[in-house]
Amino acid sequence: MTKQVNNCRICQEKSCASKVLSIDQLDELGDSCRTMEIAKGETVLHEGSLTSHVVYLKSGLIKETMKGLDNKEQIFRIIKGKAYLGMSSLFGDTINHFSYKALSNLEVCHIEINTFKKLMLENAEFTYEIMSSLCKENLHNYDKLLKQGQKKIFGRLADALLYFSEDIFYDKKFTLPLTQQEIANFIGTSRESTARGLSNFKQNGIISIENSVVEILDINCLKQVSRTG
Amino acid sequence: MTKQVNNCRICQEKSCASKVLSIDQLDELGDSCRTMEIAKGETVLHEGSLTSHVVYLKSGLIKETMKGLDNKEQIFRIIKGKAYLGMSSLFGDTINHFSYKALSNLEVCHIEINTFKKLMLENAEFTYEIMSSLCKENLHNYDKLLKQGQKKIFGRLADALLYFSEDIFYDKKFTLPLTQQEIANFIGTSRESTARGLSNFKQNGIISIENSVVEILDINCLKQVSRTG
DNA sequence: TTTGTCATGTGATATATATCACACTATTCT
DNA sequence: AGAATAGTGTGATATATATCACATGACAAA
Repeated sequence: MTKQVNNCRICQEKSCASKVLSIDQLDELGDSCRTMEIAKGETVLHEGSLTSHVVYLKSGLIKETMKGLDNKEQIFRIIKGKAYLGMSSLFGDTINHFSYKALSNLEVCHIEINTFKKLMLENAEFTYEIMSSLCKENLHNYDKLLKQGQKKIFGRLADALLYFSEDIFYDKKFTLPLTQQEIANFIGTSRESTARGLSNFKQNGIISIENSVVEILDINCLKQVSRTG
Repeated sequence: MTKQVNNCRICQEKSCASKVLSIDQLDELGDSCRTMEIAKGETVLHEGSLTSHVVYLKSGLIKETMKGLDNKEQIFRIIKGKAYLGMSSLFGDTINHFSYKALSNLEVCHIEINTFKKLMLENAEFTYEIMSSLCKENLHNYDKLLKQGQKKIFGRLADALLYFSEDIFYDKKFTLPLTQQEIANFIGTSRESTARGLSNFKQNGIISIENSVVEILDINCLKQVSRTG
């Protein structure tokens, strides 16, 4: 875990929001911002901790989780580079409601919360961008709530595969970012049902799967399964 | 449905956000704002319609819904007075993702979207308040997603009753705002299972229920059921 | 290589819940 | 008041899915 001072002016992984900041504001951001590398498997933010700073994910893959009954892990989202973490907790409460765990090696920035809030009060456009991404996150959750409640397992599993392919990797072929147990925790089912579902899709020629590399062979059929529930 | 020009200065049902506006800004808001009454059963905003204005609920009760598979209605929240409707759709997309239907007679304000956005760019504190409420809404959805996935029906039904009592009516005795079919659509189950659950709670002395008036008799037990799942 | 640990595949069984069916009760309408 | 409609209560059955059990496969450490 190495730290270094940040020059946000020349950052290649700027967020949509920080693109609307002035040079001076970017420097201000840089002064209260530290970049660090985090290894796969480590936890970036712990559920229940106080919200002391804003965390920005420059690059890498993270799972957003929460503990439920009997400490069962619920996975809400996969988050990829160029995203702020835990904004809902930050502005809606004083403690972090989620844990963020590294699914790959990461580059993250820690930003002092006061600087961040100051920028928000100074630059309405900046705030507007943050808000817009919060709204998209919110809509995504509503959508998931709908699917979770109304679809059966094969439909939800199809949704998860489409999510990986279309929202995360932009490719019909990808390495599963989660284990089968984690996919189960993501779509709200058991590990065994996930395994059976994947086997079924494979047998029907909808996907190929070799170790953890998946390729979607018949996307129309997969979408059909997603629709049918 | 009667309309009238609005004087936001003297409005008794101001939102938390509009309390931070200046006198001039309140007048500006009032100029582009129309108050109207809406009868129980009517729809305030239709899913799929373009986001053309902001709707503010001054008083009354609303259900926030979305259509799922086979047009099955999913109910996400009950919304009571002093709340903006559909903000996530407004800032996260160009169409309304939800319908809002009146569960009682309502008083609502329609606000021109451009005025609203102008106020947001002018007054960062105003924006901050809006954002804060969006974050709380978001956290609520995460919470619901967790419960939905991990709890069984009796647990979810207990949650719904606690939600009505503690978040909506602030009373252990209340008239159910939804029919049993709607409660089922709210907690993701069937009408029959909802009926059985309520009967069960009644038999065990956890609640009393007369027509649609519920009283929570043993709140600890109800919370226990909620926890156990 | 061997050993251990973790992840996966798949059958058999148990269980929660949906669905079907129908009687009964409120509420609204004329 | 009577009829029509919407909402509710509850048994019997079907079904999806969890759970248990165990075998097999992948991968890391010694």
